[in-house]
Amino acid sequence: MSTVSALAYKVIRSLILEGRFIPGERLKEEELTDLCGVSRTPVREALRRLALEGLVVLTPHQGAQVAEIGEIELQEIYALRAMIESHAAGRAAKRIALSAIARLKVLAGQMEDAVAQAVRRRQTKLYERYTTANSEFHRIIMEAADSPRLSAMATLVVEVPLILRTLARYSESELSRSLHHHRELIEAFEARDEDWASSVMRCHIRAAAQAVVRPEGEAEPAGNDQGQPLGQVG
Amino acid sequence: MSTVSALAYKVIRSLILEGRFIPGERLKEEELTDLCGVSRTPVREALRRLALEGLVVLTPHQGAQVAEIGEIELQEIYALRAMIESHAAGRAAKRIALSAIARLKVLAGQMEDAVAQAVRRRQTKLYERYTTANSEFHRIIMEAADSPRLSAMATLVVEVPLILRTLARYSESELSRSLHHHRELIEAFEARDEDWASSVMRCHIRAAAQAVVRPEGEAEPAGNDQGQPLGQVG
DNA sequence: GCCCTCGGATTTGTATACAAGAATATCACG
DNA sequence: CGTGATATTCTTGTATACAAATCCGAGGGC
Repeated sequence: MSTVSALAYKVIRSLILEGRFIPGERLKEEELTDLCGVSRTPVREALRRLALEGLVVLTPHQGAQVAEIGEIELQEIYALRAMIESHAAGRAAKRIALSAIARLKVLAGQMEDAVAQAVRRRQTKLYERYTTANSEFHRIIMEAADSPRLSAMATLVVEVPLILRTLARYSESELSRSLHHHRELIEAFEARDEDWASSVMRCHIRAAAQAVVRPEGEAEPAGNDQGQPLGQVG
Repeated sequence: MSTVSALAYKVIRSLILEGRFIPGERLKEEELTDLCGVSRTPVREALRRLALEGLVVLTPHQGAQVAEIGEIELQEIYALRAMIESHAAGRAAKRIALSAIARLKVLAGQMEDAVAQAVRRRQTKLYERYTTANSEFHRIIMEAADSPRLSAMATLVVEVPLILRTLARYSESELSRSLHHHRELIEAFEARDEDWASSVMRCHIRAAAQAVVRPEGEAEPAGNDQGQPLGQVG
């Protein structure tokens, strides 16, 4: 879209996802007007859309505020995400192009490299490379599912947790498992086995949920590996 | 909401669902302005919301038109509905109140009566009583699932097919099966068996999909029963 | 006769002005 | 000094005016 409304939407959405506005914070239209450089009308449209997507809640005559998400709500969201993405993986298994599978392999490799480096150097700066590749990985699968409505639902549950800015703390073993999930998923795609693909994706998301929901300081079951903080997970 | 935007939303939505606007028909803002008795601003907000819900599609600088739904798209929608409602049924099994179960029994009975009457009198006017009870049946389950996001997704896939105004043609045996599904669902709830409930609901929706997707004149497998036309099914 | 181009009309997108409701501060009273 | 009613101020909701883009038809060229 080349409309100003779309711009306002992107700007406000970015501000929220980047943490410039914290959950519960009130969003005054005039304030956003300044930040976006547009008038109130497109700002209002953007807010309405963000509300439909669950990033903000808006109450009549009281304006908008960034959505707040509780622990149990987060659980619920991850359950929905497991449902949606596993469904997508199933559809993708029957539809995904070979070129897309090739791309998935590249991305899986990149994530493996990123983890290997981080582990070797004992650094926790895994974020960027991993999450970028991971996001594209999931996006490709969702696109291969070729269902606009499913995609719409996915954004509903993928983006909302991001406003929490909770870095999932993956243990080394959990990271390893995640990487194996990626490879297994690719195998399932190559086998065109939708049930297999769907099942792997479900595991993948449920496992991610564990790493996210687990509170900051809570220790992993055993081992001396410190958690690897990651942005978008799964 | 007591705002005028909400009014415009309801009015336009009703007009579409009642078939006053046919799929593909263009919706001019000024025209809707007259029909709703409000100015363009709330009309535009309503259209944006309806677009997010999938009832209308809007292209920049070209306005809105009622969504068109193809055969394969309808299949896709029913697949999503099966996913969502079965998930809801599973959650509901663990949460639904006994009073709600009691209400489900009443509704199941009403639907059975409606079908019995229609069959006895050989009349096809089953619509009202059945669909009303059926809608409430499904709504109760969705509410029992207690997940606002899931509910939002449900409206996304439940309402859109309605703009087609395709009456599902249920054969007598299919109707009977549907009624049995209702009873089985209730049993699953009483047993608090989420997997059972989820599975039954999935069957229920998939069966409904068959009755809807099947073209107008296509005959049922066997038997001399003429199709029972129903509005909202499943 | 057909197609392309240009101009008017129509329609959507955006800004702004005005109205209505909610939050807050002030002042009077207990 | 605390409490409550009231008034002010601020914010949102709605209407309208203006700008920009698209659509449609007339006219001319090929």
